[in-house]
Amino acid sequence: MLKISKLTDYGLLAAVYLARHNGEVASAREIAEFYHLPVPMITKVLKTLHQSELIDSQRGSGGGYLFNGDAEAVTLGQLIEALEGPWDLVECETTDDQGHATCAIRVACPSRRFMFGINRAVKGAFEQVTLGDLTRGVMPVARVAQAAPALGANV
Amino acid sequence: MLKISKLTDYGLLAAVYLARHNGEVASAREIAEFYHLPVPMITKVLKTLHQSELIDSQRGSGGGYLFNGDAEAVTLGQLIEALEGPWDLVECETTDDQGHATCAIRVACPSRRFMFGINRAVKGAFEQVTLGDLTRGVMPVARVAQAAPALGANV
DNA sequence: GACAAACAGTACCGAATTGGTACAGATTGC
DNA sequence: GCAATCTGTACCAATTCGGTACTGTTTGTC
Repeated sequence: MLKISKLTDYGLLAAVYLARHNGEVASAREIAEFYHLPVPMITKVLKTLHQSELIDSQRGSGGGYLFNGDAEAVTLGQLIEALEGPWDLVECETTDDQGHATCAIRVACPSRRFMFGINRAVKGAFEQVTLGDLTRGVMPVARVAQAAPALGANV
Repeated sequence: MLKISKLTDYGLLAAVYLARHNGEVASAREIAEFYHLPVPMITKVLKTLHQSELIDSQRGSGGGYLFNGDAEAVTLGQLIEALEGPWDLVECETTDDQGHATCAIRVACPSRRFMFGINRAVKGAFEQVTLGDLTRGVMPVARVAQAAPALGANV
């Protein structure tokens, strides 16, 4: 199915919450209650975001998570990559541990070069949106529009 | 996971094959053998494409499927919609049988208006690519670049 | 008219993924 | 010492995915 998982969705919401409270410590429980979502789910994505060094954490009583950087320097692409793991629209471009392509339909590759372009266009669009944009709740139309040409060069 | 299913992938390949042999009848077996894919899989996607009236079929001996239209008039968006069914990057915008939103995190909606924009940008990109483009194996960079602004207006 | 080739429809199955829960630590403030 | 909170791991039910099987129905050919 062509959609982001709920976990990723929750992660984006959590990131937005922290970015809106920039520099303030917020517990997983606080964020979960704000969105009416199960606490274990939120803790899971917060841990993931922290492991990717996108947010900071403070352990112990009174601790929690916080975003303490420049929201304009974090892209939607980074967030999704952290939450979803490495991904590609089609298997063709994914590689295994040894860096070899995992694609099973090699013979078809000439028939589907176009998918590489689509893949990069979508990723590029995600790279043009910052956490700051998400926090403001709007999509920067102009910037997304400018995304594709730069990517096209790589096709 | 953020990727198109293999079935959809196969469907695109089959559509490309038929478009390249415009007007000629090709059996499911022929296409499956060309791509080295299981015949039942290919028949499944061909049936789907036919039900969506994107390709024609001829039953009986010597029959098969054929594409007999203008490849430039069929978009990647149409193909994916036919193969994948109605889809949205996030649940927020999907609706059930009665047309009601199925989103469970309504309280968060103000926090995620941006996703609507992303959703439409991706769909819009798919709409700007035609089956003809796929057949030629390249992505039309310029046209995809122009996709986003038109969509932004709807956000 | 029999037969074979090919589409049409449906049902099924194992494996992977998803969404969610549970629990035993480790760390810190009071 | 205790409570609050993060950390890590394991587990489970439900769904989806990828693939197979089987029973029609249609049509061309001999």
